[in-house]
Amino acid sequence: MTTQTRRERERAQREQLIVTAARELAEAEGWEAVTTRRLAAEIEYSQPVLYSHFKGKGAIMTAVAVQGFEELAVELRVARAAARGTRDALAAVAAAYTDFAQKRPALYDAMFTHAVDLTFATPDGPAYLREGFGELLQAVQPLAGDDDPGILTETFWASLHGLAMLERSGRLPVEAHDHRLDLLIGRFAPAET
Amino acid sequence: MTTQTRRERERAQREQLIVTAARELAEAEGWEAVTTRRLAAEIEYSQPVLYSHFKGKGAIMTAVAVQGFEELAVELRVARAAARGTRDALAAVAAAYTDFAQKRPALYDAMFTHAVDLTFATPDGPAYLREGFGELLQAVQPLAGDDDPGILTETFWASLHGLAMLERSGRLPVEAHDHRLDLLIGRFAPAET
DNA sequence: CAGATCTCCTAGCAGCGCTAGGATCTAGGC
DNA sequence: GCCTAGATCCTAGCGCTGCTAGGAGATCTG
Repeated sequence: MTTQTRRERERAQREQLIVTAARELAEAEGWEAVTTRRLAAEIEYSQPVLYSHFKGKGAIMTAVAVQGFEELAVELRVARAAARGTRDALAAVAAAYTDFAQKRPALYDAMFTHAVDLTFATPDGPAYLREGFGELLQAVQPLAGDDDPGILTETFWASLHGLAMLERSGRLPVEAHDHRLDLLIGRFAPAET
Repeated sequence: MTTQTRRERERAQREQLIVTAARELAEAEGWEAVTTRRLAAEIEYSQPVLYSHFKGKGAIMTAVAVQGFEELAVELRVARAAARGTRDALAAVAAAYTDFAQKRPALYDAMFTHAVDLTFATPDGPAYLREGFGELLQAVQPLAGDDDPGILTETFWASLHGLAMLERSGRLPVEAHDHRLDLLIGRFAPAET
């Protein structure tokens, strides 16, 4: 029995090793550099070992994305907790979100442009998916007025996502990022609240 | 001389044929189905012919994207021209933009997620790139108040882009799209202007 | 110690973007 | 009208991709 638990433990460790290697490789050289051969070399095993842990390359990216969702939720929570007023909270959460996207572009890509097999926007979805959205929701809710807080949060989220994507791809110059964020916050939290 | 002009004309036609085939194939089956072999078969030539017209597959996608920018600019212009008030104009332009993204997802992808070798946000950029942004700018400008109209337009554009992307990938349910757009318009054009 | 099981690697498949080299067809000079 | 020069286009192939079949080897069980 002990030998089996040891094997399971070792298997779990190796699985984590794969995810970590994939993430680091992606963040260092982009997802296009993450090939199954390269990844196998990195963990010092042969290619087929990857497929004994994951269904395919996409599943590995999904596993990385899940890590990202957990970390993003934490960062949003920290940012919101440190804020004082209502407008401050929204600004803090927004800044934390776009910072995350800018500083971990590969991770953000795995979460929001690849890995579509994750279910979003469902009340019974995985916790790590709901937590991050919940932080946004709590920041937006006080500013909703008569509007549906959920839909408004989705809209705000989309704005942040759009900013992150367009700035990341060079379609919008990053220099004006703070300025754009400021204007966005101004539209969602107009008064000095 | 006539034979040479005939050749040039035929060459230009074939180049257009390639772009059209790539676009139709992408819109029918997605960009992952657009391979150089498949494309060559579609235009009934061999693979290397593609490379006598374009530097590579990326250049073909860029050519498709350029077509997209021209068409998007037209649709935004039409939408804005048909609108009456200030708020109406913003709503019309926003709806036209997201409609474009939803109805031509492959084209939109070529424009805004692939084909990064196009220069954005430069005053001396190609006309087709500036026109679409110009339409947005003219719709946003009257609502800028003390804020920088250019930056505000960029922010609004990012919001539309984010909505389009998240709804397209299934991360936000499409059903509430109109609702989200309504809330977004409400934040950028608050009063009944 | 023998046999069953489980782990892992070598080798290979089909497809990808892209390119070198030669065949074929056309155009112009005598 | 032929014959050479040049443009046009295709066949074949390179190195890469994600993924998988099959067997070798180590490990655990009786």
